[in-house]
Amino acid sequence: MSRPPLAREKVLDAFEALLIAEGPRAATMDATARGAGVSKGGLLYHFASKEALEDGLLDRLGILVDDDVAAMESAPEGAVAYFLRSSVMANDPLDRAILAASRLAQGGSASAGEVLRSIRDRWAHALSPHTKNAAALDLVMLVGDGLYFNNALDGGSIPGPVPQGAALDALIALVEAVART
Amino acid sequence: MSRPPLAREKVLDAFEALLIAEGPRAATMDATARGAGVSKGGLLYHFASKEALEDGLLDRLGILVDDDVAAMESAPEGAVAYFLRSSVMANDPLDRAILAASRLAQGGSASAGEVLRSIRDRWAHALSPHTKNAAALDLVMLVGDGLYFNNALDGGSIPGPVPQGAALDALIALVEAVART
DNA sequence: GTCTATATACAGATAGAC
DNA sequence: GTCTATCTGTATATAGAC
Repeated sequence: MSRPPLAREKVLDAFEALLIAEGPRAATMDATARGAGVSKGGLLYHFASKEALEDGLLDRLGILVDDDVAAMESAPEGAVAYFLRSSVMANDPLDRAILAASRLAQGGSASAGEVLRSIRDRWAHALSPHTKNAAALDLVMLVGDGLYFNNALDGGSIPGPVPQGAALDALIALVEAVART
Repeated sequence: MSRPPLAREKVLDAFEALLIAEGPRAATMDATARGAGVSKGGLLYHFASKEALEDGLLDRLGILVDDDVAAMESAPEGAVAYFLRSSVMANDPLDRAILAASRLAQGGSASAGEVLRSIRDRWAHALSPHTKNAAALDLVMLVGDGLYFNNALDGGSIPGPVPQGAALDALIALVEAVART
């Protein structure tokens, strides 16, 4: 329950930023230590191995998802619209954590892949009562996946082919027309 | 125009298989040489660097996409249905090439990301006349992205959350109902 | 708790024999 | 055209001083 040491969080922030900005290959322990302003030895005090560092990031992601699912179920605009809108990169802590985890997953981490899969299941479970049928749920989930996928390819930096503004509104309206309960 | 040496193709096949099955980290030149049944020196005769090896894979992908776009435009079932159906992993050469390129992209290769982006553009351009409007095109493209994204996470091995069989038919019908011209 | 210094392993790439 | 042997850089991880 006691909040984790400040240095620990700074290390995770740096690791996350490196994964997002430069990919899994550049997110070494050395670079992470540099980015966090600690030495390699200092980092290894908090995270004894690369795996422990990755687990730390994934644990933090899990907590953020708890909040997101709760927010989705009580969103005034409806769960489907909330889900799709939050699937486009807003660069908030949750988006960054998911993006970083995606990089880990495609960089080779098996546990990152499992965590992402389980997050998808939790979203699907929460959206299920708000969609007409299985095909409608599939549609909503796949559009959400597509939005995240494109963000992940971009690295969240360059404006990609992801619809924004009015185009995003139109897309959401289209999906809701067929899918929503 | 002369077909490339057999050993060259065998090396690309092995590299592709490694990327798909074990991810970019495991797809080293050493492992690729082993998988292709040649020595490291033999591999380096055909591909002088890791970058050349990756370019070889991406070039082969480009050729497969040429054929796919042509097939999409003349598909009897219509371009939208063809596109969505071919977005679920069939483990054919094109699917494997795209999956391998996705692994490269998320592993850190900038050129793989560019190639994938340009492939997406070509598909969107071909689908444009077959969709009602911009939002409908976005919808179709994003569902396709979502299907590929889930395949990429799975590694194409374990049966993932991607709809198949009757569920896929229902999804396609749903998308066509809103999106098709 | 945080540091420096170092051990170990393996990646990509070169040189040159066959 | 394919091989073995080797160089160089760099990543993870350990040991131990402060």
